[in-house]
Amino acid sequence: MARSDANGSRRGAPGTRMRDVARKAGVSVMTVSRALNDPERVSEKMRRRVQSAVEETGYVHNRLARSLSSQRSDVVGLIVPSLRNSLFAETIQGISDVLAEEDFQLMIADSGHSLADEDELVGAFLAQRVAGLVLHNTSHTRHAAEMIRKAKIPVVENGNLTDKPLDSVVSYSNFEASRAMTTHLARLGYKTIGFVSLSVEDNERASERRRGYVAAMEALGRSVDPRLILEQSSGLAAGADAVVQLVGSVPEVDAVFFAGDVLAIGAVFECHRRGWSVPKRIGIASFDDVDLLRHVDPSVTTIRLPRYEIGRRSAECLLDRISGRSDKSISVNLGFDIVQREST
Amino acid sequence: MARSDANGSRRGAPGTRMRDVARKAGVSVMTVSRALNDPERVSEKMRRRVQSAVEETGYVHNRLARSLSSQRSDVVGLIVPSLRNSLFAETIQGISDVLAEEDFQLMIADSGHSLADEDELVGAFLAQRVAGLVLHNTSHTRHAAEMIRKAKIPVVENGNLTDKPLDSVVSYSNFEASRAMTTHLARLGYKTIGFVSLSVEDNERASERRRGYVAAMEALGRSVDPRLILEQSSGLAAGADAVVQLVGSVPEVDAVFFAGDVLAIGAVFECHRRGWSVPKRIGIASFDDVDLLRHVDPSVTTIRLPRYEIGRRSAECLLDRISGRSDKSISVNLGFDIVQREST
DNA sequence: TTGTAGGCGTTATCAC
DNA sequence: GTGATAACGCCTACAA
Repeated sequence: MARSDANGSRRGAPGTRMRDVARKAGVSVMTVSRALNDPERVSEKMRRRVQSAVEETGYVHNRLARSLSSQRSDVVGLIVPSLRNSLFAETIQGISDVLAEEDFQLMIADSGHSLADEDELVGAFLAQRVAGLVLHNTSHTRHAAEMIRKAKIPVVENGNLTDKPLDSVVSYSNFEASRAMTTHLARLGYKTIGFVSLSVEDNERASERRRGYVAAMEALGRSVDPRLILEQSSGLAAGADAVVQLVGSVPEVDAVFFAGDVLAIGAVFECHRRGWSVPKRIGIASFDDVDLLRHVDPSVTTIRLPRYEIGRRSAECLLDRISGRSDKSISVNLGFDIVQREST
Repeated sequence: MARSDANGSRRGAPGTRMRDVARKAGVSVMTVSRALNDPERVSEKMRRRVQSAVEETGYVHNRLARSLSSQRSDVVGLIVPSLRNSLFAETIQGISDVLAEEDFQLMIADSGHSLADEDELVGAFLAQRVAGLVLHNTSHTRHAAEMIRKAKIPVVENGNLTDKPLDSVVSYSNFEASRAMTTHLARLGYKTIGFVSLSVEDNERASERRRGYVAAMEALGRSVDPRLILEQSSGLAAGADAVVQLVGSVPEVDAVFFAGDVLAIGAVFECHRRGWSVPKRIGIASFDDVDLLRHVDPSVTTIRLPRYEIGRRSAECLLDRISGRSDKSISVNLGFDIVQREST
């Protein structure tokens, strides 16, 4: 079926357009557009007339056409390493909450911890003409960085307080947090401290945490035994493996700092199964304050990160740039806390 | 600065357009468009010429303009009750994985368990001209349902195998799963079984689970003591509260079925703290197989749901409809498993 | 296989 | 305060 008006239109889908609303209200399309986007600039009478025409026709504003014409977009893109990992969930919620307040939409994709995939996703988001980007990872391909630079859209990185940001950063220092925890463990009297993280390849968060551990050990005048440093995949089972492996290869190990995921919880469970007393035989510390760490027995010493706040501030920062309320890139350090519990 | 070609254009933003690529390659815009969208329909020579022109200019395809012009969209919208809840994470990952394979984008928003907010989000997504919708909730406002119907886009609901879907459903039956677990507990010899869920208001999942429990109890010829049925908020602490409250009000209670969130884990921890042996003093069962339930002591009996698969199938179903590979709404029951462990 | 013409639905701009 | 007109960047349809 063709349109009712006299143009030999081509495709099927009808769909009410502004034109239809305008006709029904007996005004021009521009008046409808204004009544919708900037009600203040239209007379009381018009506003009401347009409003009821909109309701009668069931008109739904076409943001695609709007974006194309106005050359601005109300969509923000977010790329996380994984959607499964609930650690990101808090941050995503923070971002989503702020965007919702300003009527922006959120497009999400996961890079599967792959730089190449992130590169591709950046391209896809730019093709969607997102108004800005939030990236969790702080390592990127040269090409991705270049695309973003050319696109001239604001970007916030939030996985690590990197010192060479693409644009703005809202995060905490993985290096400092890790160093602080290692020092904390030493102060508690632990002599031989193991360190377990996720793979450090292409992952600035993990590598910074390891650097922090090493820096603390060196500052304490302790040798850094390579057998004490492990890289593991994520998950409870991996944490269990790690603690067993460490105790096997370095029997005098008396504490392990798990700087990733829920590894520490897996380790606590495994120690319990094997009858290794925590913290007497071995102290266990974690990174990131998942609710659970407070509830297991023994409760686990960890680092509390302002995940939700990082999301909020990232989004706020982005919207400030998008809306022109600010025009300089910033670096926000939201810090962390050491939470001492029963496991150390 | 105005454009280089002779039209008194208005806005600032430069940005390479197809026209620029076409000029550089010495071909028409349509050839560029075809080379990009359907490389097969263009000669080898052209393809390469266009390809290098694209690279030289750093051109990024404008999907907004593409969608507007072609009247199709490659964005799918997803609305979940909450982004924080890691239960949805698996499903989101499944959806994302499938969409990525077909070069679709995912727009996500959370309704905060509010029907009114969901209604608003549906409108916002329709305004973005999403090609399809995935809704976790199976209750909607009349208005939202009406908007979706008018938009004529495919929808998949996946939080419950509802019998009155808007369009397609890919899920499991909360009613059957809950009934099965309750029956399972009775078969194990438990006499007085308590039931705890999240608020059932506007939440078909929770209310169906409660219906399943009641149906099982009645089928077993047992009276349903209202003091045995609780509604709780989510979180570990809420589970702890619930078990204490149940034992307080009905001392003979010998099992509790927690049909929501991580409530059961909170209860297990609380029992441990109070010295109530699980499963001897009280049996505890959960809904949804979070990794953790297998690792706590005692490990917790639960229902395993195909969360990831639900995501995948939801997205596949949607894409089939969007691409025209299928044109009828379907109902897919992905089932569940009872996982018997130490806590019962 | 390639090109030309016109429109997708909206907003910026300028005239009234 | 309101309206006419010309883009926004691309694709469908049809012609060559």
